[in-house]
Amino acid sequence: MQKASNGTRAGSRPEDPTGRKAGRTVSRQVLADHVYEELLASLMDGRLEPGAAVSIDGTARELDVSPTPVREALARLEHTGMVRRVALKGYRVAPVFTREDFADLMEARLAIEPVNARLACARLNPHRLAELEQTVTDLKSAPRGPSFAEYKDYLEADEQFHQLIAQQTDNQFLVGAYAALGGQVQRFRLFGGVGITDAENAIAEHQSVLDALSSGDPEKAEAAMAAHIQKVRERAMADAPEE
Amino acid sequence: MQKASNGTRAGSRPEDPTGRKAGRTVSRQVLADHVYEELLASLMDGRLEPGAAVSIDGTARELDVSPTPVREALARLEHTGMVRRVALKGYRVAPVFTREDFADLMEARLAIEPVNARLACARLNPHRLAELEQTVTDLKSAPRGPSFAEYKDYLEADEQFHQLIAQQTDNQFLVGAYAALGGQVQRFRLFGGVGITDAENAIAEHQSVLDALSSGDPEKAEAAMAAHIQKVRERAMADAPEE
DNA sequence: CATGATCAGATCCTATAGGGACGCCTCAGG
DNA sequence: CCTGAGGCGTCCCTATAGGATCTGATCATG
Repeated sequence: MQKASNGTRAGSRPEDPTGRKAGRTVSRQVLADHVYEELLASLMDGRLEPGAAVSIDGTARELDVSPTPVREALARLEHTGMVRRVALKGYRVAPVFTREDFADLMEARLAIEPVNARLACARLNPHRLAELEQTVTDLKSAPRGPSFAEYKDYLEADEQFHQLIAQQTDNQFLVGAYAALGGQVQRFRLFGGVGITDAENAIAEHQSVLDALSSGDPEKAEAAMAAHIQKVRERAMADAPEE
Repeated sequence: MQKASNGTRAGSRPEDPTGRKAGRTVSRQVLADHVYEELLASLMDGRLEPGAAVSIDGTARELDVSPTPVREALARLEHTGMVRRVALKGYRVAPVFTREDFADLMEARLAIEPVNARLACARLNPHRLAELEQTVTDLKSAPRGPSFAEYKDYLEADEQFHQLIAQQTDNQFLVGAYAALGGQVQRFRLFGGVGITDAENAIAEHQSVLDALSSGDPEKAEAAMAAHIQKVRERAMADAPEE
């Protein structure tokens, strides 16, 4: 127990910049922020599997903090839908998607993301275009192997592309709406049973969306994004018929 | 200080059903739930004004609980965008919308709500239709006076209508996406400077949406909702030109 | 008068204590 | 062998203590 050894640990955060990289005037973090990021990373890269219990006390011991910041971090996470809480029983990682859940998720993406693409197109500039091109380049060059660890970069580039488009709408509400979906999409990619069975097509679709955006025609961008998401849905539905 | 008088209060929750109405097997609540609802109600009905500080300790004293559940409730609320947190400085009620924020909000609503209407229409049934009709009836019969208190019911019926349509999509993600916007819409109705200057038109538009839904034509429902939101935007923009 | 240091109170943040509920394991009895 | 009661540990939940930090006022100085 390291905790017992150093008596009062309260507020002893002067030497704890939480390892933020390249911190330019890092807005000071509190422990709950650190715990939140740690849990989120565990959820997004598969270390925490659906259905697993997330014990408050256990997480606190693991991260060597007290339960109070862990409670705060979990309260924030609950709102993302990635963990669920049952009063007096604790938190669990949200269960795996059913086929219906996935259909719902795609329905929601179809409502939001094409609009994002249209607005992002209208507000595009060279710098932003370069950012988007980078993610597509990353997607193409990411290694794709059979195990999860081997296509982690691929999934991250995929997510990054969609997230960037949301940010480029300059609309905080659309960013928020996409963020709520993006985490779920990523989790489904990991646990939904569908691998990257058809990465070539997916890459081609991303390229099409990028081309449509750079063409400057918002309608084309909207249509390209809608087509992409529909294709994603079709591929996933075909991969995991389940019945 | 009531707290000092009853010694340990921990776990003394057997006699605290938190007053949930018509509790059918009320899933047990914890204090954080109660605090959350209390704060949310204060935000939604205007008792907490934009920019006001929400002190953790102060709220705890006011509600006669310890700061721990208050921290948890505020962590959840932060994710709704209605309060903002600055590390080591505390929480504040999110500031009043600017004209640009409002435009963004309407842009986001235009992406989501027409789709909600289309899907709700496809999944409509007599019971659901009756629910919708009730909210329109409430809207028509709600008193509308000059002061806030006098059109509180009007605003609630308005919000209820849109929320019901979101729920009737049977899509948890769209419900969540709308919920994130609905709170902001309601807050803008209270503090955005626009009153109910043109309630007759707004009521007529709700009726149009309802008619389109009951016609059974999803495309008509989608169009009616889009038209309604655009009109709302136009009215608000005209009311508060600001420049 | 303007400006900057100093101090006190309020507030945030984290750790810790302790009560109640639940699950598991053990063990005695049928 | 099977079953049920009791003990024990774990976990959730809330309260409280106390260090760290911020804010606003006071006061001294240029």
